[in-house]
Amino acid sequence: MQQKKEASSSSSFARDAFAGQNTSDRPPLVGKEIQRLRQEHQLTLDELASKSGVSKSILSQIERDHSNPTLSTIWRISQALKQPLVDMLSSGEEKPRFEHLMVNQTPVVSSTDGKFVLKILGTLGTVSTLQWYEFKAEEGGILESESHGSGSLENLTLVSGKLLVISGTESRELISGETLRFLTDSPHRLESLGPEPAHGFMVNLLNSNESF
Amino acid sequence: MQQKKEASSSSSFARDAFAGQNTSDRPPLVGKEIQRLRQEHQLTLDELASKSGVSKSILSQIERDHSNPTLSTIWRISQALKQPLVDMLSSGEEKPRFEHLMVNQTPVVSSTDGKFVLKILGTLGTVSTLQWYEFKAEEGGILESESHGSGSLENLTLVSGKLLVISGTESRELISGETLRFLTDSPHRLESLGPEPAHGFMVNLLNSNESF
DNA sequence: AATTTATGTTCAAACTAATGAACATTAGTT
DNA sequence: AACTAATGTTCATTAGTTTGAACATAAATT
Repeated sequence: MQQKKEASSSSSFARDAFAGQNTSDRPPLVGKEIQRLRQEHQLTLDELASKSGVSKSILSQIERDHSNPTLSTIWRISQALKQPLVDMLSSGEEKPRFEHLMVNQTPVVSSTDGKFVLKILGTLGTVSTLQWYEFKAEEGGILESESHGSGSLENLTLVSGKLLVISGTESRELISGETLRFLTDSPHRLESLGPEPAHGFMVNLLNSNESF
Repeated sequence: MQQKKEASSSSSFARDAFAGQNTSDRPPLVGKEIQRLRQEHQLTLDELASKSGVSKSILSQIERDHSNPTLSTIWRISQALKQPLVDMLSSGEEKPRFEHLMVNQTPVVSSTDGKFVLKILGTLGTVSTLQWYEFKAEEGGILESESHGSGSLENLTLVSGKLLVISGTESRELISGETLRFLTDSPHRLESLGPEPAHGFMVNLLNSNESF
């Protein structure tokens, strides 16, 4: 009659603890990933235990997914393996390799007169620290923006056309192929000078605390 | 004499449990982030408790960082808040902070046959956490890339032409106006299918720990 | 003001993750 | 084969997370 305690604990973990209401989706099983990393580093359980400060017995159980580790435990393991914690966790989850946005799914913002069209291509960061756009503006098209907050930076690249950029009291004229970076901690304005439509690409960093 | 148990448990957690050997770096404190998300969703502790299946008492303690949650607990919370688990954890960690902006005069990289041209519009971060490009490729032009490291993300927007994207074992075909995001933690390849030249923008996030 | 309602905190108990020691198992040596 | 060393698993105990109920607090209603 061996492994009485662990056996019951194990099954109760695997079934009950995880079968809350997410029967289809489950918390990531980090066991195999941790074991892979440990072996990749050529460490024994004893060595990883002393490196991480986590006892080898629980390491053994975690690797076999017989335990439901604590945040601080996973953290200490990830530190010892020099692996970002998030990587270790996300490896268990199956992540979609591709996200394909069709033409009509790309969100579009346009000026009231419709002459300046901004296509939001992507956003990054929980509080939107980074955004990038494609823009097209026919002659006279104008985009007015409020301040994006102190330390915010806008990066414009013009593929074709002519563009007037006004930020605060200063202004610049951009021609095809040029790139302009400027602070957007005050209201600013883009205006297509024509005659051919302005077309370009824009990367915005919000509150980047960046200087240039 | 109130909160006898929690007080002792709390202090033992804050001091002992976390002060193993990582005195400088600590496991992410997810409390504030979870609370922020919960309030953003306008949920009470009771509501989040029933949604997530996690008792409100432990939710309360986790939000105040008086408890060291279990992986399955964080998971259930992240599910209820529709927040990718990794995002929730990485928010506690020091965010990829933009530190330095390299001023460059749009250097150009092109494939050996010259059919695929990449214009580097900008780079940001000490270890290049962010780069953005414009690319042009005539029919048959190919760009081969090694892995950019785990957690790296490539964001492609095609302005014109047709582009074949291969990452790992998967592949997608992009047509004009479409956007594709994909992981670049393995070698990947872009190929212009023609007949008209492919033209587009690309934003690369290295080790962004971002999921979508 | 007293009552009710809503929300968050604390309590005592049940449960489980974590620990260190003992045990099992395998591989290598004499 | 027996012995040893190395590695991983299980045991008994401790420490700490989780739970549901009771409590506290504040806001709304009568």
